Amino acid sequence: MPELPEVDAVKESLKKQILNKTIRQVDVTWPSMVKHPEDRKRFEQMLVHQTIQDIDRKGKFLIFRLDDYALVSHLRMEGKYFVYTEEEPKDKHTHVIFRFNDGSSLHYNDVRKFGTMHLFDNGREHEEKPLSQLGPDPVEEHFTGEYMQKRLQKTTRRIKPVLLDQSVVAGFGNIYVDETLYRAKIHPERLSPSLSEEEVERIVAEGKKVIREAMEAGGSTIRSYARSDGAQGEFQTRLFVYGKEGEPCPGCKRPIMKTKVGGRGTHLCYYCQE
DNA sequence: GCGGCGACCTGTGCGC
DNA sequence: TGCGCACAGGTCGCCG
Repeated sequence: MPELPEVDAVKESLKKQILNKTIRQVDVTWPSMVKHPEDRKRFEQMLVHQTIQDIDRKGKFLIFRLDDYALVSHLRMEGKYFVYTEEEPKDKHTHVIFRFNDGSSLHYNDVRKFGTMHLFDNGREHEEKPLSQLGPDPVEEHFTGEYMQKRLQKTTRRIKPVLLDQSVVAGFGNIYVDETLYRAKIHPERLSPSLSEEEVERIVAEGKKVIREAMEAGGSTIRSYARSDGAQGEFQTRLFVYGKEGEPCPGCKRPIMKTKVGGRGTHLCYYCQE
């Protein structure tokens, strides 16, 4: 999936395409992706006659702001949105279709069916799971060295799983955590309490930079991720370690290694990251 | 509270 | 060419 920068690119692209459109009909063909309300018929009915007023993002979640409701969408690993101006046959991996009054439509496509949708009354979305659980965005001012120090003091976990924990900071996924720790020269298995103030500052600063640069580049495009306008992110050309197993480390020229940390594939340079 | 694992799904790429 | 297997960007829930 799309991590924060990819979701942001999707948000911007969708805003250009579907803002102010009014929903005529919704078809859910994979009911278990709708988590709230539990009844998919009710979900479909609630959305009829609603106009897309705005589209927001919090962490990796997209929030479609409608007249009366907020639709919270998570793309998980491979979710994609496609906008069609005319009637378009349903792809075998399309699971939700939003048809608009003007004949255009928005298709949610997800090969692995991991994506989720929640529909809440306007204003309730931040009080309910999943949004209520999220920590600050890495690009928010609230994400500071001081904040991270506090969070890291409370735990004995290793730094990588902590950065992946969306209740600590919302938006890092496997790719950008590996990139951040490489740039900050920190080993992903370092225990949180062992990190010095200066090291935590470095992680926060590099993390913000990685995410900002990736947002400016429109995200990284790995295998299946696509923006709804078909454009592709450029950031993958600037990855230092993710997917670079065996290639020389840009710093010391020794090979980038791949290992597992907390069950997740992890790329690093054993010499440059301590 | 923590790590580890399976579950949720399908597709791809590899070795044989 | 075909088969079986490991693995994939995320998250949740269960277990010890």
